[in-house]
Amino acid sequence: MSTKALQGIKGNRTLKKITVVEVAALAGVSVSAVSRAFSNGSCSKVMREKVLCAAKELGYKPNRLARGLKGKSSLIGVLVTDFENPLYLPILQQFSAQIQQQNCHTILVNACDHQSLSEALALVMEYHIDGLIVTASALPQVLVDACKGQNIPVVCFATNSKSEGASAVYCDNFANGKMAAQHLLEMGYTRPAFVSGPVAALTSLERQRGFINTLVENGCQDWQIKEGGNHSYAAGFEATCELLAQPTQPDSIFYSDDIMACGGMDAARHKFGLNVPDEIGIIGVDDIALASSPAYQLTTIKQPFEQMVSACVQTLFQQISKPESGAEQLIFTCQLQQRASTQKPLSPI
Amino acid sequence: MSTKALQGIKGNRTLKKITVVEVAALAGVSVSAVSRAFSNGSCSKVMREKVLCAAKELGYKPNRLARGLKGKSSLIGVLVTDFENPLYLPILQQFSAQIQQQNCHTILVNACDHQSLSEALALVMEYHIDGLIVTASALPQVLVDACKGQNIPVVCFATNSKSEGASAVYCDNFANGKMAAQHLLEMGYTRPAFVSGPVAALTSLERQRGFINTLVENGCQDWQIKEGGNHSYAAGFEATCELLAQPTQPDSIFYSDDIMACGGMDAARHKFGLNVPDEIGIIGVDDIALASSPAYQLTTIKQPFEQMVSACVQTLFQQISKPESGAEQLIFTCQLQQRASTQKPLSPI
DNA sequence: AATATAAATGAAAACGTTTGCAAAAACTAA
DNA sequence: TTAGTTTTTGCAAACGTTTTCATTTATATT
Repeated sequence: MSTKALQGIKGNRTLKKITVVEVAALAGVSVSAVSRAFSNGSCSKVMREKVLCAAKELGYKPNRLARGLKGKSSLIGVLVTDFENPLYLPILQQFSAQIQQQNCHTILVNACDHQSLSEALALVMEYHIDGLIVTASALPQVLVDACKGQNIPVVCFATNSKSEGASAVYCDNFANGKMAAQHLLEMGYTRPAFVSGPVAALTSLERQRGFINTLVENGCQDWQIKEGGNHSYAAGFEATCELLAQPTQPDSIFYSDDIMACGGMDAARHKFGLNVPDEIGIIGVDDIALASSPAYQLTTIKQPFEQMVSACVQTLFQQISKPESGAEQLIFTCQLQQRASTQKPLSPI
Repeated sequence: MSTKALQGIKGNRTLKKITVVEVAALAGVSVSAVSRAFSNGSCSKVMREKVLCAAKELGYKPNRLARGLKGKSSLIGVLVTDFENPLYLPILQQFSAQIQQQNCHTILVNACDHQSLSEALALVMEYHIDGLIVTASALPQVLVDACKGQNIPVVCFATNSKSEGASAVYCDNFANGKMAAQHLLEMGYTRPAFVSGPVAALTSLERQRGFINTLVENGCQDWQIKEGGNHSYAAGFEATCELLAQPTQPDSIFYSDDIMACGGMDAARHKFGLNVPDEIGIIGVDDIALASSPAYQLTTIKQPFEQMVSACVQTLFQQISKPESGAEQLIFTCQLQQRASTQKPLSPI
């Protein structure tokens, strides 16, 4: 390896920046040729070889900022509003991994704080991102329109909100609620409760609708609903304390997600001394890592997150490469993952 | 609000892009004036007023890509290698929030997979990031040098590795190991074990060194060490099973971090039917959310992550604005957070 | 009031790419 | 071999900022 290349790597402070023109000079070709050799461009075999060789020699790396000025920025915004739920760590991992696999990078947008969604979005759009993924929340129509205006495709992840013009990848949460209700009834529970997530969360509302509908359909009248606040351990714990402190204690609880269910199970066990599943059945949604741990053994409705993330990224890049292709709705179905937290004995205590 | 502004927001497809020149035209000033009004530039009160007004009218937002071509990109790389530990979700949240507070954005770099650190770093450097934060792993010296060569300041987060030229924010992990040993001995445990993290993790090694040193100093000879593999629930569970299956069962275990300790506690309780803390004491490091839940009640050594993240971001931006200021080592001290998992009764069973 | 200094402004040259256009070179088909 | 076609190549103009430098305008000093 030449001295120059080493300088390129070692980064001599006084070194002139290596750009297309340096590469072009060394290779004895034009700058456009260098550009074409590095991007999609059509050029001869031998030309590409010459350019790549010179580039390697000099340690040249294209400047994505400059590239983004004309074409695509290779930046994908991933907007997250909910950092409470541990679930989002593996999801972020998968998103970033798959985005990198497409030779792009992830701008992580934190919209959980004071900054409203709209502010956060406006700021990240200053980078001229190629696409946007929105997790854990719905995107108001006006913001979807703003993205459309800049030709930025949007995919909502795991949200039931159907924004006009935005793609979405999510589960049939009505069916999930239904599944939870059927399972609890089958297990012999008779006084189920639902603990919701944030009131604004459509996913939670759909689950609630499916759950209650199915209970009513099956003649069960002894149900109740508790607003959980947000999708967090603490919220689940708190809501459960309030539920169980009432005279009309439920004999089973369906939580809008696993992390709440874990909080709820801890409340039932450790604050009220209840036996799970004999005295109270617990069921969640998601199948987070903790759900399968011996401490919880939580029955849950497993969302196929790996596939959902893949579908999300795939749809996004599809729309980036073919802007004329319309928004898609991809709906996944979930499966019941039965564990010990709902194994009620047939003869009630 | 004018029609033009509405178009800007609604994003009429045929709309000409709004740039400095459009703003300059409307305000009746030069493009340089617009630039100065928007960035640091010196300009008169009335000028700034005129420009900002015109910009608002047109819905102008500066293009950060173009800006980055000359000056700073406003992009900060946050490199993560360990997505297994739930701890990193709140940490990512804090990093992204604080970076956004500095009017910059986070490029999340996933380096946990096939992609080596070096590949991942090379790729993200194509965006000409203003600075780099490395979490959950040490950065090899050659990569630090590469960053230095591009004048990109680097701060390592929560790693004991002392790279020449990179700043670092971490805890005194030797002291942490010492603290854990002292606590276990004080609680009357006599046969402690240490479950390590990845063999390459200096944090883990330091904790081990402090732990074993202190045991030896205090005359305890009956200790053992188990390699845990990586910092995950499953690794903690597995390592504990192997430890407890031996004839020489420890009576207490110090885990290199909380998520392993949780896995270990579940193994001890549910696979070996041991009572915590009577038959086995458990202590971790970090104080993750789960540690304080009733299910675990884990004694742990709490790392002041909020302050550490703040210090990290502050140091980074300090070096970005003053490149001549040298690398800093900020070492934090931790505190023991005692909970039920180490409350051994004075009279042993 | 005239000069010296400071502040505000504009013109134009970067920054590092991509891309339309036209010229050149390489093939194909007669 | 010649004309027609396709592929490859280079020139130069974007892309949207910032920044240097020179010029103008305002402020302070005698």
